[in-house]
Amino acid sequence: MSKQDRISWQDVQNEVRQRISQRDWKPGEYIPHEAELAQEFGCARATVNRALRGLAEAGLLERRRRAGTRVALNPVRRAEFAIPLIRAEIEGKGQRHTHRVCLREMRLPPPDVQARMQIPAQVPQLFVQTLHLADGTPYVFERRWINTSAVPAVEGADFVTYSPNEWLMREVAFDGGDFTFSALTASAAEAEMLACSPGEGLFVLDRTTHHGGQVITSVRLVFHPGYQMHTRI
Amino acid sequence: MSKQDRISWQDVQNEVRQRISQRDWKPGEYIPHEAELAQEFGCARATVNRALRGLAEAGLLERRRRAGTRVALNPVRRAEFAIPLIRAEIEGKGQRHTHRVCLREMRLPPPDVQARMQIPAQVPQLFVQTLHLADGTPYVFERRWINTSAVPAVEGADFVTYSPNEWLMREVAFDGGDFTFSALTASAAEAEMLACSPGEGLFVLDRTTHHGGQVITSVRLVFHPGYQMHTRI
DNA sequence: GAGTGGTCTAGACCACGTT
DNA sequence: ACGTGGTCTAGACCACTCT
Repeated sequence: MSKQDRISWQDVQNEVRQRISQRDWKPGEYIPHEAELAQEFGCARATVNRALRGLAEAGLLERRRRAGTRVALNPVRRAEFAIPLIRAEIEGKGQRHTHRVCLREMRLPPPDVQARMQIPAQVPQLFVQTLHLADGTPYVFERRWINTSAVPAVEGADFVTYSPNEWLMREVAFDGGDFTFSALTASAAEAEMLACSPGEGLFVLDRTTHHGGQVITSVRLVFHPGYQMHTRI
Repeated sequence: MSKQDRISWQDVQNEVRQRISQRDWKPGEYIPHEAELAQEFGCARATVNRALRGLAEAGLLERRRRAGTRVALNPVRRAEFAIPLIRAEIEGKGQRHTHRVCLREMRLPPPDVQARMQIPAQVPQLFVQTLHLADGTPYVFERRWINTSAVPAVEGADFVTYSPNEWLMREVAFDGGDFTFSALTASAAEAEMLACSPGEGLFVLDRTTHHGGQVITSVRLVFHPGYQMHTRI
């Protein structure tokens, strides 16, 4: 922001952010046009555009052609969170990651999984249960269905050196996914796997992964008690 | 993408996306320079830059000066989710939102809240408990601390027409927040508020909101059983 | 030191939707 | 109809880092 330097789009963005934050520009109000701001800041319109576009993506501004740009009424701010790779998440905490495949068999998926995976009924799929441990302590329990017609090579995988998650990441591409976060009450089986008491509230992530319109895999991750997912704006 | 049209940055982005998705460019591999791609696609380098920048932000590419651009090894893809305004979330489902303030008093925050709010000990803060209902059914139970020195005007608020959340959104600006998602086991009190059984697993969101380095409010939202948070890539 | 991405500019045209 | 944001171009310089 020093006098002799050029104005960067971040300078503009910060200034605008501050004006919104200090309510110089109030929620619902229109702010000056790009051209006007460009003149005020002494930079090109493209620079202003770059700055405002970012704020609009963050949900702070609403922009419409012809109408102009205004401060969002309710900052429906979007937060981002990183999709965790279990191994990376555990090692990122300085702990050692191990995993144990508890079950691996072809099995007929229950109706809800069939629906999620958009596969014909009566066709067995690969079902794998895996427990991930951090320094030997149960971390997350994973029940996974793999679409064997989409990933035929999976029949030869033993998931010993690579957990199912890692194996799939290495072997197959994907281009989309659905994520559902929720909570459940630990069943006896889950409590045993995660070494906690039955009835405890556990954090759950259901994820379905796609590639080219086909479902690759659908997995439920049940985390140990006390697990937290964090993010910030 | 037609012949006579100009190439848009989205055209470039889609093409690149596809090459990654089809593993023409494999994870870890370097892709051609911007200038090279610009030539291939017959567009300006800025257009290629715009396209690749987006993919890098999405976590699909890793870019470094001098080194170049390569396909991310583990697509540490980031997902976005919208921070829900309770009222909007409920009304978005076609249900009617009401709320009930169960408690409103000055109180000394427990140590963990004091720490989160970065406030001196021995200073009471405003504590509000609110139940939100969807079509009359308990939806989420909210226990909120409000920093009265940061928001002195709150002393005059009765939270009848506007819930604490909405009141704060209207009255005070904020510029940051921390979010923690987790699960808990319903206590007797929580079970009664949410009309569920004690011991049920419940989805929890803890949120602390800042403005100008000061903490405005810290709230715990405990959702009804079965609540899900959804997102997709 | 050199090569790559990051950014700025000035100008132009286009797409869209409001008035 | 027309004003606003959206985008593209061609060129330039800078910042960073080092397959």
